[in-house]
Amino acid sequence: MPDRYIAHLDMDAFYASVELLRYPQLRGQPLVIGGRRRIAPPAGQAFARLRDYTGRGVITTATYEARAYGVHSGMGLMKAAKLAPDTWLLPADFEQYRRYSRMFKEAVRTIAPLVEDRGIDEIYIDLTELIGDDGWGRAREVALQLQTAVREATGLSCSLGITPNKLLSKIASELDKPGGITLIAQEDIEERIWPLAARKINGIGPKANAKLQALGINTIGELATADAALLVKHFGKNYAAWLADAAHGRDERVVKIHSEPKSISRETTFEDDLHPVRDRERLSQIFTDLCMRVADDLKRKGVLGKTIGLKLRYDNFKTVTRDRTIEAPTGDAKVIRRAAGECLKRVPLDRRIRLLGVRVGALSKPGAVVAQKATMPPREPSLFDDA
DNA sequence: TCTGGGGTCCTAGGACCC
DNA sequence: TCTGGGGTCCTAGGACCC
Repeated sequence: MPDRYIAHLDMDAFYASVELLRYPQLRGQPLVIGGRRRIAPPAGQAFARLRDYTGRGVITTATYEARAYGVHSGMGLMKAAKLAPDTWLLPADFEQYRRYSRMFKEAVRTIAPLVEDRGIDEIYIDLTELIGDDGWGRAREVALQLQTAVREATGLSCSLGITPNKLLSKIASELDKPGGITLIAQEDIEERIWPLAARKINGIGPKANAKLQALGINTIGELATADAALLVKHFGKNYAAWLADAAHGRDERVVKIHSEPKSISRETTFEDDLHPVRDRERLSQIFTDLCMRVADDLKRKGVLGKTIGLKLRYDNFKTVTRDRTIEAPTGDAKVIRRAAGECLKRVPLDRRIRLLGVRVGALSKPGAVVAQKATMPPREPSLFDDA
């Protein structure tokens, strides 16, 4: 593959920053976004603080001021409240975030059209054509131009990494947050990337990282120089090869401008665990509701699905799934409910339940001919057929 | 007071077909 | 009666990401 210039653009503390546009009086103070419902603030206060929260929500975004207390996204709000009780708390307003998401992506596309969506607050951009032979000086100019466009369109700041591929850019954009621009060329990898923790690689999660640490591998450089056979022994052939490639900054993935959804799901965690028998009515109501919401989503996206899945989490946090593929793709809430109901019969119901979810996969466009054997032309008998 | 909700991708075994 | 080597689809679980 010829040399490329790939950018990763990451919005800074996105949800919280959108809220600060609405509530500028909170700027400069610790703030987290999380939970489903708005918590009534105590008398004389305009906003609730973490200490006012009860429930099972987690932090979706923390401002840099809040992060200074050791709280971070994914942390339970109750736990965060112990670390930073005075931190302001606002519920997530996804509709608003999606609006701002569209706005910043539009602004980027006016400058560089080859954009890959990576969720609500980040994108990859292929800048190879735009930068051409003009080199890293030009890359920095384009990065500044993108930041300006995003700020003018939304009032929000973002960080950028530009490198020869997606893997390195994802790492790079993190290195100078918020508001940073980080450029890394192939020849800078040993100096800039190797000292970083292996966990910084997108695709090395908590489990893989713990295993690496147990092998004495902490940094990306240590991973790059690790014995290949050792990695294969502990991670399998495929993942070991990927680990080695990643550590050397090798990544050929292209920036994908279009993608089709593979599955659509809805799930909910209850305020209190529900008993499969005593709370049967409520569970059934919630179950039906989830099916209706999934059906709505399918309709909105103009797709049908053939594989219906059920997800259930017990009070001990153990999660089970069951799925069932039906004859013909459907978008009908009743059909989904029936199939999911059959899945439910295959699951043990001997503990309290914490979460219930419904998923529809194997998606297709209505009317699209699904490739299947029945539509294949009959073939000539072959010498190689069994008798 | 532990641990949300929406996704993708991979693995592995079994059924079934050629 | 025994022996293969693909391939695809289905299902369950798990790692990981935003």
